[in-house]
Amino acid sequence: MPATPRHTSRARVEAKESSILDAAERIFAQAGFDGAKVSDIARAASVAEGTVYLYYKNKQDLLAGVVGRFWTQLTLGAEAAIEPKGTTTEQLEQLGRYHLQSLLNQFEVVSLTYRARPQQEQDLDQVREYVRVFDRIMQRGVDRGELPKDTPIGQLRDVFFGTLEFSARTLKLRERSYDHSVVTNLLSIMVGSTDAAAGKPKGKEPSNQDLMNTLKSIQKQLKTLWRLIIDWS
Amino acid sequence: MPATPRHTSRARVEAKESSILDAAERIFAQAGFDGAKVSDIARAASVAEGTVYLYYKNKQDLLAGVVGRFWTQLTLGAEAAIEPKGTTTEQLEQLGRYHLQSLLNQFEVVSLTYRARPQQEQDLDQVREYVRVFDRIMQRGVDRGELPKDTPIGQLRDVFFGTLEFSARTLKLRERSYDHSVVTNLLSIMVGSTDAAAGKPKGKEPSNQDLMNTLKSIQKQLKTLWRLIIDWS
DNA sequence: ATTTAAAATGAGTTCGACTCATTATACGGA
DNA sequence: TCCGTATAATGAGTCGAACTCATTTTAAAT
Repeated sequence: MPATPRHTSRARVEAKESSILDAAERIFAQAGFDGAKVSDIARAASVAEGTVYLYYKNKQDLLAGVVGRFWTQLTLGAEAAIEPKGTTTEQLEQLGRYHLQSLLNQFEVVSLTYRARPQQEQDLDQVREYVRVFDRIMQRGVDRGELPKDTPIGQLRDVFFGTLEFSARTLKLRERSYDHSVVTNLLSIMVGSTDAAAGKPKGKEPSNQDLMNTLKSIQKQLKTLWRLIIDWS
Repeated sequence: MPATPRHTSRARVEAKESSILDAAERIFAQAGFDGAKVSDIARAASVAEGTVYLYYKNKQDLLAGVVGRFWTQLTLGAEAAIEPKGTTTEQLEQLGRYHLQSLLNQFEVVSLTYRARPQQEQDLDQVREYVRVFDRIMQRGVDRGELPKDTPIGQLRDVFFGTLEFSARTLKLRERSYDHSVVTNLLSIMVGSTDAAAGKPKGKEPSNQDLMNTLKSIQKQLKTLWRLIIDWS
């Protein structure tokens, strides 16, 4: 059986491929896609420039490798971060937390994602795979009866990831760090849970206006609930 | 008064600058940032390649010009699309409609926005200007008492633009066209019922705190109702 | 009509992505 | 252990597009 030599050889090849990816990720994150020179990446990986092109068709393809691996790892991390026995809300909160934190901690690599889908091309497979973690949580919630059967998972997915992505950008712009209330508020909006978003006005007597607003908020919840149950297309 | 010649000269210069921007927008939208050659843009604008560099420091700067002008025009369009006398919810719906439609109709140019903020740099001024349209609507809503005084405008802004941006991407990916329900559902999640003009003046026998307690109890009932419905399925 | 300043030109330079002829390495058989 | 062959690696050289700048053209002022 010639498996052993082939195996070691293959392992060696994969080690090299991985070390190129490591170097590329470092340089890309540091200098951005345009600022990174392939020759720099090659030097950082201790290979010749031409060698890079044995593993990746071109610079774009190399970027796709880096970004793809990143999202694959993110998917694994997300799945690990989720308590399998938790309620849907708990799981969503865990995913939201993990997602926002990852976006912030690895902002440079995440930003590279945009460069990896050149011109309105399809999303990266790995990104779609990642997004399915959300879908699975929601589907489980529906199956377990924690969510309405006709929950518009697709639309909520856009709200979930869209909001978190935009929030991450905003936080980064304002140079603020992770803020758990972003996730909490988002979930309270999405799922309609009442206790999460409630402010804590202590000592102040609520005005009639405050009451009116609370009333409207309840109307909102009712309408949302109604829609969710009855007639959401 | 030497204004006239100077004025015509200036007008001529601006016309040329604008025609370069027109050409650049066309070529960029068609071929993407990397695919677009400055020489092509110059030819399309009927100037020499060097002339482009008299008006814009480099290709990046030219892109910033294109994208900046786009968002400025979008701001004007948004303001025109909003009925000044409408309720907050109506105005939000108008903005949401306009925003989503613009994202979809001019997807290519919008995508270029990402390329115009090279490396975690600050957002474009024009984009921030655009976003303020939302802030103004919300602030007016608070001032008119249609929204709670402590409305987290910043967070809702992230929800609003984040969701619409993500939805636009999703729609484009699935090759679907504008879908008004996206906006409607988003608003029902964000603000709630469309008939926001509920009654205002009432007699006030019980203390506000009493009312508040009653309202919160209603919220709890809602939650129970929610569970009830869940158990049904 | 002449001078002078401003605007425009495009051939030439630069630099980095990518190629490919050459060299080094790994592996199987004698 | 040595040789032959296939596979992997190399880096000098090619190619092309962004950008420059010496020169020319155009416009304004006198």
